[in-house]
Amino acid sequence: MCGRFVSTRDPASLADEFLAVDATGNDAPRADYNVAPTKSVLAVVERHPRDEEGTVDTSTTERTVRVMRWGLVPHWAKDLSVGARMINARSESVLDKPAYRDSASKRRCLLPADGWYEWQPGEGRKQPFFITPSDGSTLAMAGIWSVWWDRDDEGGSRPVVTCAVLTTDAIGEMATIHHRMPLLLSRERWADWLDPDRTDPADLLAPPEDDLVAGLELRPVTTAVNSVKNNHPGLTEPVAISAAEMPAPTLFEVT
DNA sequence: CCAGACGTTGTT
DNA sequence: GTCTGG
DNA sequence: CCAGACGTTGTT
DNA sequence: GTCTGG
Repeated sequence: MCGRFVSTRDPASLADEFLAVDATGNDAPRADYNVAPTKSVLAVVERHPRDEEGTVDTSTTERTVRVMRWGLVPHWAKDLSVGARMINARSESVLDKPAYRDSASKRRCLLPADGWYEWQPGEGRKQPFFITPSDGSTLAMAGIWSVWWDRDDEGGSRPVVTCAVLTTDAIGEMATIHHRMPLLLSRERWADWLDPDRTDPADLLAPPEDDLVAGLELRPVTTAVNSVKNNHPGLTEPVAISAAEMPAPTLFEVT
């Protein structure tokens, strides 16, 4: 699954890499080695542009890097707090769930990441791992987003854009520490995933390619990452663990 | 009809 | 908002 | 995901 | 045990 990740690329670099325009303004989050639910994250979206009257130009699209709050809050929610529980969406059911399906068909995004954290359950204490591409490239996690209107007492309202990370069955080496993982999208799949005209994205939800997963490095890290108060590059550095704590291939084989 | 949920993960 | 359960 | 709280009244 | 907050 994905309940914690790392994002250190700045918006301009991401805009460059994802062929997008940096639309983060002044509220872009800083490099973050411990991104947790409810925090601000950077996302890539693609939409048909609208003019000042709100008329949509369907002949073209604009791809932008934006700031979102992690934890999807559907437009009908009474308050922001529901987002804390809507941090992941199962790719197998996202098109059917009332809280997610509109977003899945009309509001998909990419959530760039340096890598993500996974806690391997076991005897005693859980061992955290950091999973990151061996070649240092940027991961793109499949995401969905929504707008929630934060109303004040004077009748005004302010939009809050929120998002969730899609999950899928763990495959390859990932299955040795956990049975779920983020839906990672190879570069070849970015354009289709973001295409606002693909409103029936069933075939966009295919699992990650084996070679994409094979290119990931899985590294045990300090339990300091457990606390969101800790946030520094050391959280992603390898630590020595005992043989008993090494990822065991049989641990999470599918039943 | 109204009330209440709307989600995932892991663990037993 | 929309669906499910009672 | 993990960590940390989990409560109200009244008084300053 | 269960919920909220980050």
